[in-house]
Amino acid sequence: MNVETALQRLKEKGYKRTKQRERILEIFVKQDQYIAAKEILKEIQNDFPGVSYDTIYRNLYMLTDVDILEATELGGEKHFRLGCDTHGHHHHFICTTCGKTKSIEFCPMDSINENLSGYDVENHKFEIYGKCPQCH
Amino acid sequence: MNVETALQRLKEKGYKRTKQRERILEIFVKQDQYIAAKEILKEIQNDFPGVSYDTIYRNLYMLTDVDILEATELGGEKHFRLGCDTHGHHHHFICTTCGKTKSIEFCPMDSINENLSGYDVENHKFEIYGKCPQCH
DNA sequence: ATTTAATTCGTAATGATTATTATTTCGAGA
DNA sequence: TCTCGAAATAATAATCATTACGAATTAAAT
Repeated sequence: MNVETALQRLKEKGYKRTKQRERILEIFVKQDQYIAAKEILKEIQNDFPGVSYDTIYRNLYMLTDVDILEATELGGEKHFRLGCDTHGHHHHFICTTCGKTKSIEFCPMDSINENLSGYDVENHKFEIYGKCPQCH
Repeated sequence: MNVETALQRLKEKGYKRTKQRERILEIFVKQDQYIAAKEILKEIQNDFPGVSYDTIYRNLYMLTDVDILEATELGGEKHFRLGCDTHGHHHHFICTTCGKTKSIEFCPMDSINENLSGYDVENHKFEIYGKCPQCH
């Protein structure tokens, strides 16, 4: 996923192209890892000193809505990263030091053999936490 | 796990027996589901109008530390429930409406076959979210 | 009963997120 | 190109969960 493709998808959905959105997308394309909202804010303030959290959150949620980003919760903060529609559904190893991730292709829902009749499964979370080779 | 057993374990670890702690434990023993901090506060204020969040959180974290409770994050809020040391390690289906859980004996770490050499695995989370039969 | 450290209370601070309103900007159509 | 309305943003302020802190209280050991 590159910036232009993402902006194209936004356009199809009726969203406008703004400098701030471009910049947000650039950040995610450049860094392939989970990033907290405040990191995004800090980064963008280099170019747009006045950006507010409102802009950040509104865009992060919107981008998650249209499946350009995906979100998870790390240490009480929402983190976002580029959705990987290239790999399809998968999970992550998440480094608890630097936040970098490694894709886990294995999905427990494929192997699980548990009786869940009567239960309406909407979602699931499988994440492995630890230290990546660099932080180890 | 009943209240007395829990208080016994606390005593062994050097923690004092207080009315507030008893009351917190009672709540968890009575309701076998994930509960948010503010629910605990509300419940306890019936008996102790003056309890502060400080007391709630300090105790919830302490009880999680000594493995009497276990924690998860639901909708941006930390939720707690009695730990289930009877069954050993397992996971949960969590109802996103009422917080009730169903044990999942299957653990993905037993089936996973992914190359994680160089990575130091410390922990993992596997949870299934949805509606339980009652809330469905 | 005395002592002491643990615990609680009352309240204030923090930090992430959400909401509000006025202003600006994008981009479709004249 | 110009104009206009909708969408997006800036600049706050408000909210909500969580954490912090000093003073007062209390459990329990001696």
